[in-house]
Amino acid sequence: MNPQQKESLRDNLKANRKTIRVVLAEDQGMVLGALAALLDIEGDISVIAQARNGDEALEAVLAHKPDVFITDIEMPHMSGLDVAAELKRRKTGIRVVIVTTFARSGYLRRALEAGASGYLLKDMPAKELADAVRRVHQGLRVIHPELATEAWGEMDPLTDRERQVLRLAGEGKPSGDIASELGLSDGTVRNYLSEAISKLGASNRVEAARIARNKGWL
Amino acid sequence: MNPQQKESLRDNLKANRKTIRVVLAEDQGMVLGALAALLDIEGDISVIAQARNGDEALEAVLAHKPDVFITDIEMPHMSGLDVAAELKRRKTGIRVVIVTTFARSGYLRRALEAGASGYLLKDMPAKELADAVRRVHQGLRVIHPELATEAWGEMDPLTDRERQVLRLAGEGKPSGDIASELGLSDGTVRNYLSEAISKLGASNRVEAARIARNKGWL
DNA sequence: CGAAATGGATGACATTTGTCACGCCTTTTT
DNA sequence: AAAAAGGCGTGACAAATGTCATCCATTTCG
Repeated sequence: MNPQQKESLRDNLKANRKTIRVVLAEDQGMVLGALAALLDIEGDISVIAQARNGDEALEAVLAHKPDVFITDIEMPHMSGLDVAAELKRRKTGIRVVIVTTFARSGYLRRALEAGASGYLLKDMPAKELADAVRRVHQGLRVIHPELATEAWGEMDPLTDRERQVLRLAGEGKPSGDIASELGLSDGTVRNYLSEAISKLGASNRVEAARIARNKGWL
Repeated sequence: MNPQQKESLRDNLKANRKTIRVVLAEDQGMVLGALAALLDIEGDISVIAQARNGDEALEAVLAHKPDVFITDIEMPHMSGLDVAAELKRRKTGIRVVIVTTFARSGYLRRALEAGASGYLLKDMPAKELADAVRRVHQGLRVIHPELATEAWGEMDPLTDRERQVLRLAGEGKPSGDIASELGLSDGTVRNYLSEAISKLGASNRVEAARIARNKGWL
């Protein structure tokens, strides 16, 4: 039995309940504070640290060793997925719950690959968050129902090059610029775009970029 | 003295404080619930109804006549700005606070035109929300500092047609499709796009759409 | 090793875009 | 009423884009 479990046990003796220690990361200050308030209402959950970007989050998690780490995906500098991956690499055993706006199968796949135990959408009723945290803390896995089905749906058909090129094209850069930015020739860029367009069933670069973005393939 | 003021007065006698009655609208269930939790912690603020889209919100506001109506902008069917405009049209006198992710001057301008008393970004520390609500309730105006400066900065240079055309072009539709969708000729569509591109200082339709979106001109 | 896949480049060609200079009606303004 | 401005269309042309077939090096793999 490890120290953490022992600690849980002690708390159980006192209050017949373990307090779940949580670190929370989310870049929008107001949402961060609000979620913390929401969780702190629950008697058995305690938010012991908050972070507004990936770096802070990683630091806080390593410093506090919480039971559960809840994080948004899109944050400055290091995404929540990156932090999750890093925690997996370090074998910290800390459970990770992703909470995000985006129902993109690509994100879910990456989250699971990074060892996340939960993937929830901000669409979900607020009440269910605490339950999800409890379930994850017990070692269960919680995936937002809407995604659980489709989940492993389709795989990203794009190659690295196609992804890079499509990303830039989606920002309105003309082929020539993209070419020099990536050290390729103009024709090659157009070839990759053509490939991507047909793979995605789009009819031009912009539509292709939109589709890819929506699937989380960027 | 109206009944509402009388009620406030009674509360004042009890707790030396008036309770500010709030209706909250936000499409992401989790954020909605979390914000409600955050506000309910404050002794002098009470969330009396929640809504997840513009229609529900309007209905709830008209039914409950709260002191302050807090709303996100981007919601299904009717945006927060639309609801604010409707409340102004009906001269309800209910104070409106916009809370959004987007620091777009166009949104701010539209919000003020719709009679909003507050425009806050979700970036803001959560603690300040309650204060903002109190200040707005007292009749003050609260604009997120970052925006207050730039605020009336630039005006939307686009005509209605240019806006429509640009919106569709930004989704990747080719000129021909846009033309038939709007009942225009192909050449005319390209003319509008050309105009928009030069007005916005862009170098193609995609970039133009990006710029317009960022300014909130869509 | 030889064969096949991979990443990149060319060249050619049809389409789509972006730009301009006009022309034609309605509204507005004066 | 004449003039100016707005909304829409045409035609023409250069530039950018999308598609293909083909070619050349590396890797990778049976």
